[in-house]
Amino acid sequence: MAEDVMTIREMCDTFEVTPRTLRFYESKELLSPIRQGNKRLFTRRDRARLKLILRGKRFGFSLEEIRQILDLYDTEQGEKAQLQRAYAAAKERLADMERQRDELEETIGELKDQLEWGEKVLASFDDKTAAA
Amino acid sequence: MAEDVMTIREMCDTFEVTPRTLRFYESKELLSPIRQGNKRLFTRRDRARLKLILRGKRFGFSLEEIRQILDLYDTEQGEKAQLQRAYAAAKERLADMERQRDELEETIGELKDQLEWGEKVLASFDDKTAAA
DNA sequence: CGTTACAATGACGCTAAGGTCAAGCTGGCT
DNA sequence: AGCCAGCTTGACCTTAGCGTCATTGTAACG
Repeated sequence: MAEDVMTIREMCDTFEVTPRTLRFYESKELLSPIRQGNKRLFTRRDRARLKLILRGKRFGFSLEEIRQILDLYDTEQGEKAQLQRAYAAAKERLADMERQRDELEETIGELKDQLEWGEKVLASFDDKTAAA
Repeated sequence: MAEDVMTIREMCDTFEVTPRTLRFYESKELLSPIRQGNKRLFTRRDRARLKLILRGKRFGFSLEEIRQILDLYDTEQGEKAQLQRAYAAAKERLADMERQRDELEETIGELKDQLEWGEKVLASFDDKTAAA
């Protein structure tokens, strides 16, 4: 992985995705590897973005929503209007995440209760088995 | 909404989904409304399940994964083996959620930092505008 | 220089989760 | 009886997000 860039194979092994996925993300402009001949070379920027993409996916965001977040991380010195849009969009995603975190916390609690109940019922099955 | 059941319209208005969605969930056995003639009537059980379904979706779970959780909430006195499977599946979903919560917490932090940076840059634009 | 080995492109396929008609009941109103 | 609103089923359509070839390129190795 000389020169701080990675081949598509190295990327795939590192992030456990397929080449198809990386090419697909590139086609959607989520990644923009440089080319050496016709081969793709992924930079640290691509790696950082991919990490965020995969995270976002786990949170249930669509690739389009994820792009909105990436745009904020990205907008190096640009138009003010563009940064404003990115800022607003990312702020909404943040609100989504905070809501999601709260709901998640609640749901985890409820599910834990339910699992406890399940444990008890399973234990009672053991009793019956032992008694028989 | 007499007798504690709701028509498909009432459900749609309450949960902001379309009839198609409710029928689709029924076809996937996530819901099981009773029938009066050929009309569907949704009980409190259906409502509770739908609430969990919509939550699960927001967390990025597939309908299939959600069914695994519902199965635990559901398995009223059944086969031991069935409950065990539901228990194991639900426990995995719980682990997913806890991982997700941790990642979410981290990501929220990072995004907040990034937003702060965005605010500063936007403020600097204002300075330039004021200076001009 | 031929073969092996990975890369790229293009095209088509597929699944999940619904959307969108079309056609036909049904239960009131009037 | 006639009509309309709302429900139902069935069939096909759509979008996102990749999977899976088939073909072609190219770089390195023996």
